[in-house]
Amino acid sequence: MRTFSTNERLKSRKLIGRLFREGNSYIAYPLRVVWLPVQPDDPALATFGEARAQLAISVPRRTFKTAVQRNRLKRRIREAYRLNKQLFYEKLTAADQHIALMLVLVAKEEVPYATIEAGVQKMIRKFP
RNA sequence: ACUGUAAAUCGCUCUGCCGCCUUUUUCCCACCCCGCCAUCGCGGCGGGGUGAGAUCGGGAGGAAAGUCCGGACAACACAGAGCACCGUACCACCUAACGGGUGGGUCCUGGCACGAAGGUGCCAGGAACAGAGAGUGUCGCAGAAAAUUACCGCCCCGUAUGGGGCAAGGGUGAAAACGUGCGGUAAGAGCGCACGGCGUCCUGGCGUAAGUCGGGAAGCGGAUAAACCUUACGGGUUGAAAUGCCACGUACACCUUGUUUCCACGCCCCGGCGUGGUGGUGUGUUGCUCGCACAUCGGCCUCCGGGCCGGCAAGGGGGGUAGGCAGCGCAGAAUUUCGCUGUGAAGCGGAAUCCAGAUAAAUGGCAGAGGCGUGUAGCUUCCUUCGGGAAACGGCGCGUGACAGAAUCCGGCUUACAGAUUUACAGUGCUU
RNA sequence: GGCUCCGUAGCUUAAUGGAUAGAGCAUCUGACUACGGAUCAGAAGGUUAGAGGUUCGAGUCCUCUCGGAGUCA
Repeated sequence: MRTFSTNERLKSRKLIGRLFREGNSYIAYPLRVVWLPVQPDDPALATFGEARAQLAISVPRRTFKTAVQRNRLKRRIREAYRLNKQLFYEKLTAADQHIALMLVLVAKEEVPYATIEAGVQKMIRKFP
């Protein structure tokens, strides 16, 4: 299922706030990964549906001035996640875990798609 | 032909695979509600709603940007008046409206032509272009003086250094009291005259008007209004995070201000109550003043000044939530196109079309082909001062651009922009 | 998506439209000291965020651009 539909997007303002306060993080260049396990009794879990993880993508405005640049990079990250998430889902299903996930771009200049895809694959390998 | 400037138009196309957003296209499945039929029961038909899926369509810009103006739309406010504040500023027209646009006028700058010259005409570009003759202020340094001025100077009288007249020449400055010439005079000066310049007033022609071409009168004492200001016109405030509804959730806990004076009349248990008026306090009315509207209540104590408690009005501060629906793309100041009217902005009429709606925010990723641009082998032709240069064809490589991403919607303005095309103007070269 | 405001030396700031933009701290050089600090003397450092306009003259007035900050249900 190489999809990326509404219930796979992290949209709850509240959950994002908790993610940055309480979440764990690690670096998989050119990405910084912030993640937080969602407990089974959490009401936000209802929005997940069949999804194992909800993802949000962030590209800092400070380094990328124009909206065109930021949109392009966010699209590349989303595409790379969509094409590579299957292995990630297998890992999560094995552990019976739901998580909230944020990918933040830390590169200082525009990176091509191949680099981002490598970063996403690395992120999935390094995930505990 | 090339280069530059200005204006206008465009600002990559196609195919395959995998994805994203969207719906009153159609279909299918599940659940819920209503009606009818059938009934022991299972059920069948029709309509509506919700959710998931399939399918057919649609899916960023000329600036989507900056948020500089103007509207639509919405909420709140509003008996009204004055002042303040803000904005606009040659005239007419266009427009829903505008600080936008179109046309015209005036002035300035540059070029060309004509003329002895003052100047006139044509072309191109520019102008926040009302008023400095309503008032106030300011004008550093220099200079005698920066707005009713006299340093050097010129002239007359006296002759010693004084008294008086003048503003031509010199000098300072961004700016020095209409310009040139002649007369005039002691010397001079619009003091007079000729020609010219400048506005003001009266007046005639043309023009809707700004204005322009004449005639006459009295004149000529700087600049600055993107200094205060004057005049005319316009402006209620806030903006989709507005606003309405649903769901979840919390704290009427705390602090501050106000809660009243006098007069008249009536009642009675004779110091209280009621009614009316007046002022005070608080709040609202964009700011201020007037005016208007609302609140100004009850209890207890008292040394009769007032104090305390509750309620009410308003403000401060704090706590909770931060999910959904509507607003929101809607047949309209709509888009495309044709015709007519108008110098033009634009208007009127006909035909066709319905054309993005996301919300941590869709319109993408990979591969291939074409076109375009660019680099470099090669080859052909032409020119040659034999160093080389130009053009066409073409294998291979690279890039596909620049500025830039809708967020309620329109009309403008401004700013950014690789490249392509067209038109106009200017320059250079070649040919005739 | 709006609204409001700010920009002067490395930092904090001053300047009524008037000459070459003035201070303090920091920096550098010299003096003092055995050395350092403190102190004294001197120097350097400004496209007044950028561009255009008004004016004789602009940090100041006006317009546009750039950068930054605050605020809202």
